[in-house]
Amino acid sequence: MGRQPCCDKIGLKRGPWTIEEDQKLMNFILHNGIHCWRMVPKLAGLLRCGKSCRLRWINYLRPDLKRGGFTEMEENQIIQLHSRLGNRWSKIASHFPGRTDNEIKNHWNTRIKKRLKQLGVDLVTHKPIEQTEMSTSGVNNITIAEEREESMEIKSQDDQAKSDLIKTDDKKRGGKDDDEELVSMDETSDLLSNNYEMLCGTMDLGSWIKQLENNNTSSYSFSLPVDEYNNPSIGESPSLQDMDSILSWDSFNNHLVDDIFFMENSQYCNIPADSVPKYC
DNA sequence: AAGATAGCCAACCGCACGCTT
DNA sequence: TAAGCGTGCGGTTGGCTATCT
Repeated sequence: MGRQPCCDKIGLKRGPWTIEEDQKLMNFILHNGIHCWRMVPKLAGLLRCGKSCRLRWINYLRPDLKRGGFTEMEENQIIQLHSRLGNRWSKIASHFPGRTDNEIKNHWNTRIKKRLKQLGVDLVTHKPIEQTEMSTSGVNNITIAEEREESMEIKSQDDQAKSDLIKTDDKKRGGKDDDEELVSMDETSDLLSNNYEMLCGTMDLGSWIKQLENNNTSSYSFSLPVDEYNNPSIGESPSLQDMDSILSWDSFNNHLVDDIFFMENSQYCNIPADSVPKYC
C-alpha cells in the first residue's frame, strides 16, 4: 500500500510564490510559529500544500538565511564535506549556518561539479584522476572525467547502500548518525577508505585545488573566470539575478519591519529550521 | 534582431524515517 | 506490532535569464 499524498492537491496553487503569498506565510509563522505544516496553509489563508509552505520557508523566507554567492572558502569546505558525507546535502548544509541544503545542492550541481571535472578531480572519490589515464591518446580529459563519473556514480550507489546498511546497524546498536561517527566508520569500512586518506591525511583539498587551478589555467578552459568562482559576492557587484532577488527580498522586507522586530524578540529568532517542532 | 543553447535555481515529487495510536 | 501520519531529504524538473550563433 503506497503512502497517501501529503494533500489532495485539488484547488491548490503551484509554481512560483507571489510576494503576497510570501507575506501571508511569513506573517503567519512569525506570529504563530510552526506547529503543524499541514495546517499552516489553511490557517494562513494560502492555497498551497503544507509541504510547499515548509519548503518556501526553509529555502527562502527564513530570517536567518545567508544570501549571496558562495565564497571560495565555503566552496572548498563543501568539497571536503562532500568527500566525507556524499550527497547528504542536509548534513553538509548543517555546517553552513544560513545556507540551505537546496542551495548547496544546486551550487554543487551547477558549479562545483563542473569545476572538479575541469580540474580532473574524481567527483566521487575526490581524488585526482591519474595522469596516465588523463593522457590516454586521442581521448580528451573531459571525456575521461565524464566516463569516470558515470562509472563511479554506479559505484556510489552501491557505496551509499552499504553506508546505509552500516548506519542502520549503527542505529540498532544505539549509535548516533553524526559526522564524527562517520569518520570513525571510515576506519573500519572499505567503502569509505578512499576518502579516509583525504580526510585524515595531510592532504589539504582546498589548497590542492587552488594549486591545480594555478597550474592548469593554461591547459584548461574555464567556463567562468577563476575570480568569479573565488568570490562572487565580495568586492563585486552582484549579478543581475542576485540583484533581482535581493531587490525583491528588500522590498518585501520593507513591509515586515514590525514583524522582524517581533521576530527578534521571539523564540524563533535565529533558530535553525530543524529545531522547529517536527510534529503536531 | 531573432532563434538556439546553456546556466541557474526555485519548486515539485516520491520515498524514507520516526513518532503516535 | 502494525498502520497511519507528518516531516525530512535527495533527485529531478521547469521556467527564467544570459550568452552564443
